[in-house]
Amino acid sequence: MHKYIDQLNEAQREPVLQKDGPMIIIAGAGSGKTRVLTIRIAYLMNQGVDAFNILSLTFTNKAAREMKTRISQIVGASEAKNLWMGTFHSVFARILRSEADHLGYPSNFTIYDSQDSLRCISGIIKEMQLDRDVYKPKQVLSRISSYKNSLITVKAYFNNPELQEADAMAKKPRLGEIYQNYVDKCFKSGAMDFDDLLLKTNELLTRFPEVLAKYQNRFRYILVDEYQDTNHSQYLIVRALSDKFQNICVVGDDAQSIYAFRGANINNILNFQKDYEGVKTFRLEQNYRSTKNIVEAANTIIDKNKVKLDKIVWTANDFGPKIKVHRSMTDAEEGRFVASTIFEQKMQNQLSNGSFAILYRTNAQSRAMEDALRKRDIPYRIYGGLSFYQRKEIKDVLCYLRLVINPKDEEALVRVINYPARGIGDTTVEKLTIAANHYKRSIWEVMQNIDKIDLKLNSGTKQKLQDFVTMIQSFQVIDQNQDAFYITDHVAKKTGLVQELKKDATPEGMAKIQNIEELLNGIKDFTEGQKEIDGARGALSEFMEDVALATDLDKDTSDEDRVALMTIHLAKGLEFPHVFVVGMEEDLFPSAMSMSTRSELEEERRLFYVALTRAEHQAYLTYAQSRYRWGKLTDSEPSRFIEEIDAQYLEYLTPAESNYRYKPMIDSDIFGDVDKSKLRLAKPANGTPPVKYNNDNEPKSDINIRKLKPVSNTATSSGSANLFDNKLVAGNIVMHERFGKGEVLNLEGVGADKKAEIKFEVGGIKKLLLRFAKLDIIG
DNA sequence: TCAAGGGTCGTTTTT
DNA sequence: CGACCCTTGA
Repeated sequence: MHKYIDQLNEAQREPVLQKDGPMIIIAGAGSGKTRVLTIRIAYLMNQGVDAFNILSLTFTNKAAREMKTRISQIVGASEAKNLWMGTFHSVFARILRSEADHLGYPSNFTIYDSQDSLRCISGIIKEMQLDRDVYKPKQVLSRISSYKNSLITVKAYFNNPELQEADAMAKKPRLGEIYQNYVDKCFKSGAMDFDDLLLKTNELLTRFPEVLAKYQNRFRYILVDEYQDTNHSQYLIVRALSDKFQNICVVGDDAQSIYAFRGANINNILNFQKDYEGVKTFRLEQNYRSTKNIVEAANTIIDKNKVKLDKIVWTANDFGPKIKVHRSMTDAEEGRFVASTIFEQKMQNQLSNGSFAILYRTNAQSRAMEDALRKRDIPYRIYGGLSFYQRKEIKDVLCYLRLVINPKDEEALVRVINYPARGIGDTTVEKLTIAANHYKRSIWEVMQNIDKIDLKLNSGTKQKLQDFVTMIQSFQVIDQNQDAFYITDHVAKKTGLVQELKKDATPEGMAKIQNIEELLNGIKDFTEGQKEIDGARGALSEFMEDVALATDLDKDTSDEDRVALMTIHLAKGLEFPHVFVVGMEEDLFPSAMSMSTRSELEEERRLFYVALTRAEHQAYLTYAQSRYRWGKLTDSEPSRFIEEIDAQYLEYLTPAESNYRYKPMIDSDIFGDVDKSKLRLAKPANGTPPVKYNNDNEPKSDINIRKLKPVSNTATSSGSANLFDNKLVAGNIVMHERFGKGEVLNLEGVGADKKAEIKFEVGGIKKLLLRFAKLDIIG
């Protein structure tokens, strides 16, 4: 054990050795926080804490698995296997299954993915005969989702006139009813959506004190990674569980908070010190991942944000090459540049495909990259987007399997009841739905009693329904005795799914069959793996539990050497020697949807920070002057983020003068031969955001603005001179905690924005925000 | 009941 | 451009 602890630097060692009590680790990008977490858990166990009493919440299943593997290597697999490790969603889904009866749910409840939720809501809107243009399913869903994440249940909603009024103002007075119907329908279907997994956990812990006590006693030590990305619901769960022992260790980096759009609350990390008594704060500031150029460039970016914790990331690594900036005419050309650069680099430096990543803001951008890589025969893999499990042909199989486990699952049922076509059309399904609503039962239950209810169905249709029921029931019988692979294979054949696909001889059709084969292979692997664990027989239900919460990132692809393509969001936590951040254009990155408030823009900037800090050695920023959007060629200009980086860190591969942001005032030829350059106007000054249309009249939350108040750092600045007044003048000699002695050259800005330019004896000239810098005036 | 064709609208980002 | 919905005609 000591061998591992000795490998850590001092800043890393301290939090590892801090066994008890509440603590927060503020960990800069690439500072080795996973290592710290891993060794801390191993150390806890080494100190006699039972693995069974440790709960570790990570952001992805993959991260959990990797950590568990590493811990196994230190303490041994048999010790490590009892650790509770996983995402919030997967850990609490597991707990909810075993406690489901408290909430009136079956333990085999289905987990709806967002697609299921959306279809369900669409269905409800249709049933209620509401105007789809007013009640846009997507908007409605996101509204409901944010209610759930704030723990606003249907009941709470109807007790809150303000919310109802807000929705009424937004011309959606019946939103509450939709919410009600949605929740009812999920319950009848024995289904929970993603948000429910957290909401119901809260319900469980609040309504049943004995359950809370049980898990409080079990989870004596709780660790939460990526704490900056927790939402209110998750926050409350952590608080409740840690309340008894207060052995709570959260790790995070406010600079990498990029999930506000789905309810993450950056205040959870900013306010952690207030939530517990005697919080110990640790900082990991040394970056081991990237070159100086990258680390320092990233620092200049994040400096532009107002909301942040006191932290200076630095590195002892080499300077490395500068960040390369490239402009191209179109998105296709951008793709060609990226592909050929990868090609050349690979040749020149004998690099693997896996040392390259292409990161983008939106999934739609992957296409141009794919085309270019394919032309160059460079193997790649796209992460995210439509995940494997969401592809139509896969989802169809999975929906049959879902029905085997939980036939009340209505989304699965309506999806496959007539696919492949078996003569049960919309009209019939509609009749069934009406009956189901009427009897407050699921469609499945209506179908089982089809003879007792008069649905005005002709006998042929009735028979077809009966056949369908019999088929699913026969699957259920098989499922009793066989493993997941057997039943899936059987289902794929007996339902006619494979046959249906074989009709389609196009390449796409062939690919679909291959995908189903891949699914079967995956299931085969799974069942074999499960059978090695005692007590598991590789049953379908075991497999399905994993599938609902599995993401693309979770797939093990270590044996493949491919260039990685993914969104920046997905790249968080990963690292690559060479990183291309493509589509560095205004309205794309930062996104046009995120420029209306300061906090939105700051989140985009943090996203850029995340993108850049993925790179170990070389980063490229590329942009195109025009690109296809919605099938139309659209002009674009370079992202403001490029020029936010201090120029000393950049190398322009394309002539710099072409980077001027001039835009034709009128983009047409109506001026004939007139020299257009005379008609060009400079872009308005930076910082004038375009008007954002808010056509649904939803109150654009002011809350965002309030979040922006700078957080003071009284806890860490004690002993430093108070530099908010004007004590500091140019010429002062100061002492900095890390950079040592230096001379103040210049001061700029006022109040909280006041900065000093300081020439340090070691490390050169730096600009520091006085609000954060820990300085003592010594002369 | 079903397939083909036209029209609409959208894109952030994900567990 | 492409996903998705609705209409239409068989």
